[in-house]
Amino acid sequence: MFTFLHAQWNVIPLYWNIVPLVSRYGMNKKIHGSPRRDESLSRESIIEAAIGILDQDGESGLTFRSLSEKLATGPGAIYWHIADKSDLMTAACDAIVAHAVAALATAGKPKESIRALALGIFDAMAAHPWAGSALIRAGGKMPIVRIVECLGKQVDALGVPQQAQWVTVCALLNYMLGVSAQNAANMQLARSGAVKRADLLDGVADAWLQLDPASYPYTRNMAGALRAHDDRADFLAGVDLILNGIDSHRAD
Amino acid sequence: MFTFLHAQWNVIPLYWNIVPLVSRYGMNKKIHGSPRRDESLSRESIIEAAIGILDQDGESGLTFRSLSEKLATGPGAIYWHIADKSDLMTAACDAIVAHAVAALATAGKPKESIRALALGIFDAMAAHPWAGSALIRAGGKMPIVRIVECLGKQVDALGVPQQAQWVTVCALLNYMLGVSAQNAANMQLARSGAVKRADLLDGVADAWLQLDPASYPYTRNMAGALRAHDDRADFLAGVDLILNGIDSHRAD
DNA sequence: ACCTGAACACCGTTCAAGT
DNA sequence: ACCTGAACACCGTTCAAGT
Repeated sequence: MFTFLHAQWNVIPLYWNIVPLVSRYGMNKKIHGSPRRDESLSRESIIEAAIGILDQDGESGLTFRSLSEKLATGPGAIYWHIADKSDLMTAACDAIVAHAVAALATAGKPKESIRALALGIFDAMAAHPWAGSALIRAGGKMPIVRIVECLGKQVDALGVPQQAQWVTVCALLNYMLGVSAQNAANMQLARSGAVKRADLLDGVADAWLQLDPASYPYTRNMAGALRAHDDRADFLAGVDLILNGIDSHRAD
Repeated sequence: MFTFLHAQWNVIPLYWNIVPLVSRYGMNKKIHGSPRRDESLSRESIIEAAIGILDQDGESGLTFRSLSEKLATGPGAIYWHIADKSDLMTAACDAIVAHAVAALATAGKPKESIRALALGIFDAMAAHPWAGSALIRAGGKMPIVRIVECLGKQVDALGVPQQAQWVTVCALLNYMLGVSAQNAANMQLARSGAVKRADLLDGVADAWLQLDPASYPYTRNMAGALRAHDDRADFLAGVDLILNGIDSHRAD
């Protein structure tokens, strides 16, 4: 019964598919006057457009209205291809992660491969900060799966025993997610405050220096390092710290 | 000039402070009939009420309208004490972090202290998932400072050389933030889907098992561990991995 | 099937007006 | 100073109606 009703959609109202495209613009309108798209919507084209908006205007710039405007359609049309905003963000994030993982060299020593993956993800999230916050909300969906698969392979090649692989992969993954999400949050803070990232960092360092010396000696002591640090180098140093930990754990 | 105008507020319209409180309810209303608060608003009472809503209804339950209703006032009144929603979330998060840090033992070996801090934060974020996502958006504000100070002290006591302390503290902090934020995201997913966390995990594990065996062998292999794992134990194992890495780094 | 766009049920934030 | 609540400028999402 349901199948029958469903099939009707494929059989009966096909007429609009035969009518020439030009008629969709109306007889009284200029053919190229209105900004209608002439290719039909697809999940891929929607995600591509979403990434364009996210890169240009940040996370707050992407709304179903701005997206539908860019696609020359109505907000409701998007829902035929995308479940909701969370689905949209995860799919956009996955495109970034898939691209980063695909660019990785296939050969190489396990440790070098893990370092390369970590840097690849770091650079991708630095170039698309919105993807960092999307990644941490992606649950166990595709973007996470791609990273887990790559980490799992290298951790196995590293000789980590089967029962310890899960914990090892999780440690690396969680560290990478933490850095990505925090960088994303900082980028968004800098964007909304209309200041450069360096100025934002200077502001935080200044605030740290004004803390009570008796209560926060160590934080005050690290304010200089905060101001001068290199995100990318520090990120890699953290990865190495975990990799060293894996070595010494195996040596037990 | 500005000072003079400003001072007027303290001098001239004091009359309403002398009028008995009861008159604020109006002569024709029952004194206890309307749900008005009889204590004036304060930043602390607002944050306390916000935490109550966040714990009960989650992050999506906290709006300036629901908060002002709980405080028996209007939405605009809150803005006299709180800058904006980001300020509110950071302040609520800081109350949770401050409480967790205060509960820590003051003595003990550095490694044990780091483990205790990490577990304290983990447990606090598990009890208040909204605080995990707030923490990662807190920039270098108070909740982060509290954790950095505690980590810095213990890393120093551990004998990590001055120039390596920043990187070491960052690695531990980023790992903790990553776990907290991801747990928070999972909790929110479970809440919005109206399913228990265990069912959510089962669903992800099932999805992993249905991946293409040729493309995702390692992820499929870890689906069992995902289903059976213990969040808290795995979190601590990750902390130990980093602590081991610090040891072997010092040994170089 | 796929698209349209108005409508619904919300948000965070502001601000003239009160006390 | 501090509070009130209507108003502003948005959101994500739904859905009857079109083709």
